[in-house]
Amino acid sequence: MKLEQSTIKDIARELNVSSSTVSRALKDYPGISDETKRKVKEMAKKLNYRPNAIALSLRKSRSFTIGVIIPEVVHFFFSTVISGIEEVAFARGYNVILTQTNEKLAREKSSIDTMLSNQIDGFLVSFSKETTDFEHFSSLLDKGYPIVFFDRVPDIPGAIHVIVDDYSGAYEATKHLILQGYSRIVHLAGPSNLKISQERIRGYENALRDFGMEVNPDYIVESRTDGEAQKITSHLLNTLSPVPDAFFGNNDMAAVGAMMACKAAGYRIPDQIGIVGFSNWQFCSMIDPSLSSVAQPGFRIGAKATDILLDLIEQKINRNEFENSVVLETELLVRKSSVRLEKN
Amino acid sequence: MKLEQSTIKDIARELNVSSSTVSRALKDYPGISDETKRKVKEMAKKLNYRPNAIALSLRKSRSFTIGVIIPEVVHFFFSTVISGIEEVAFARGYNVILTQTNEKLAREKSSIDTMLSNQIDGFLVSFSKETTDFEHFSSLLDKGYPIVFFDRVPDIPGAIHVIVDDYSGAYEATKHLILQGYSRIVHLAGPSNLKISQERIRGYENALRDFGMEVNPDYIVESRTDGEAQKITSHLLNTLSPVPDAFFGNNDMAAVGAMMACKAAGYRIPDQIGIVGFSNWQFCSMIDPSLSSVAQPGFRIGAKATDILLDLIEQKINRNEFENSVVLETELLVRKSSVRLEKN
DNA sequence: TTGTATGCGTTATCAA
DNA sequence: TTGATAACGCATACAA
Repeated sequence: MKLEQSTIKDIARELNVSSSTVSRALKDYPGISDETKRKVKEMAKKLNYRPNAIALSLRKSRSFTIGVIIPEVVHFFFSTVISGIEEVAFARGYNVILTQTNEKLAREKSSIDTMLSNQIDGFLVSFSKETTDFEHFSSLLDKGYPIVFFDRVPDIPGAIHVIVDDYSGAYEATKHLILQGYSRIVHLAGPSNLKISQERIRGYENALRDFGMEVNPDYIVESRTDGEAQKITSHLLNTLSPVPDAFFGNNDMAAVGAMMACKAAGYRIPDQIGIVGFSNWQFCSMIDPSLSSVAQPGFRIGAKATDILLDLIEQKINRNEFENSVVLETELLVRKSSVRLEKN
Repeated sequence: MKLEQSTIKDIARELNVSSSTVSRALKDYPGISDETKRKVKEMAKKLNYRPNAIALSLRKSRSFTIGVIIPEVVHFFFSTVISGIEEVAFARGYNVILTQTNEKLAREKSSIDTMLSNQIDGFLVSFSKETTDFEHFSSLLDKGYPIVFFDRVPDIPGAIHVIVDDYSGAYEATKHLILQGYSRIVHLAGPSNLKISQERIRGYENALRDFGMEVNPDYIVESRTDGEAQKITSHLLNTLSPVPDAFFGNNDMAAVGAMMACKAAGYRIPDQIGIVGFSNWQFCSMIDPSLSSVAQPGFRIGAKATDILLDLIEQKINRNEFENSVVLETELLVRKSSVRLEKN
């Protein structure tokens, strides 16, 4: 089962010219007669010639491939980011190699290894929850590899980030709840080693303070996995006194978990308890009551990060003279889960 | 910004041996002294040597990369399939190049082109909604390219498929609705050029017949886009007489659309109208009432398809002697949207 | 046990 | 206007 792709040599042999002539004719080099160009192109078509990208890569020491490292494809947010990445990469003539870490550091490292072996031209990275040490990234940066981080970004000097404004997203969400008259607002927080979690907590806290409310540490609870939020919420409803009257989730799964727990405990939403999520997953408008959420522009994050990466690769911009953080705005989408008819 | 990767030559120069010796030592060839092996490996580590996969590809005419062509990453089902693909490919030492067609035929073809240029070892394909002619695939098959189709599969002789049992999935869903006492069951069908849609329609129809009910063509309505189902359902509720008392969606988005339309029209679910979806998206258990759905094993589909493809590539199996269809079972997950308390 | 030469497909350099 | 040659990094047939 030899998959015979025809090569420049085949064309050359058919036409009794040298392979360099063929190569030049195919690329419309000056100094090749029109007659030859015509013949070569005709034969190329006839033989169904396709340039061998592998050979080209070897020759040019460039693979025209970028590597994407993300935690999990099945997260709606990441899949929209991938769409953005794919779109731009495709348009600019690059391939995308994808690996997911499943939130494992070991996997993250080995992915980098295989990608390096494959001579990829640059990395697009959102690191795993397990990653707390960034040595494997900073050493790459030191060697000059182009890397753009998105969403989950490390604290390395000189690293380029594309992120959303988590702080203001959380601030707006919390402010909205306050303005709706909720006053005992719980924040179901994300893993504290992620900067995005920290920023969301900060936005939550500052909104409270700006409206003259106290930050109660008992009201900030870390909810690591998807299923956990529900249990945590049930527990809080039973133990906290006074009972919380709002939940702001670090992500939509957490918010939905809280919503289910509240419903199960007999609370009416949004009358008695208000809920806001983060990410604006597809299902937000499909649940009952529909879930208010902070929309993150996943597609745009992917597209922007890729544009920057390719600019770096093609040396259209230089890492040192580049502003190292691009911040995209979030948008609070207010739905039913957080809009009170009668306020307290 | 030269990214100096060290090569076999570098190791050879350092140690004053030939590069072939280094090559052999690194792969533990017999006939190389242990002493040399030791030295070479030591130096390789010291120079942080990493084999150049591109050079290897050129040499072996094998890229150890497979190409995946899917409609859209953001569909939950496809993203679980990707996970399965990724998992197996990674474990067996292959890279995954991904492109989405966004349901466009032109994109599908150009993706194939770039992948061929990149000398990928095989294809994993679920084709676009626009694809009705399969010439671009069958010509590849004729040339001996390994291809495994999944989910959306073409009717080409000899093509290998990994699919779920759409027929029995739809049959079970419909049967379930019937047994719950629903009798005017609408099927929100998928694009009729897709075999999966046809199979689901067939399952729906046969279940009706097996229970002595008539198939009413007005009750089978094609719902192409996600938003459409809601409008269609509203329309049907207003125009069909007698009014339908159940909706079986070709996918979960359609089912949710139907659910929202029913609620908006004042119907109680599941009392008055029962609803079942297809795919078991994450949100099924999060909406209210929770949505019964036919679960498709996306991860297993991806994993299985990849295993077969790699077996083909590595010639562990031969296309001709291979059963050309692997069918994975679906599972009906009964939730609240279709379980009547009092039956008619 | 090790080295030399060749080729995978392409293009840049130099020569004609 | 075209051709010969070398090189990208690696593996292997053949020679020593």
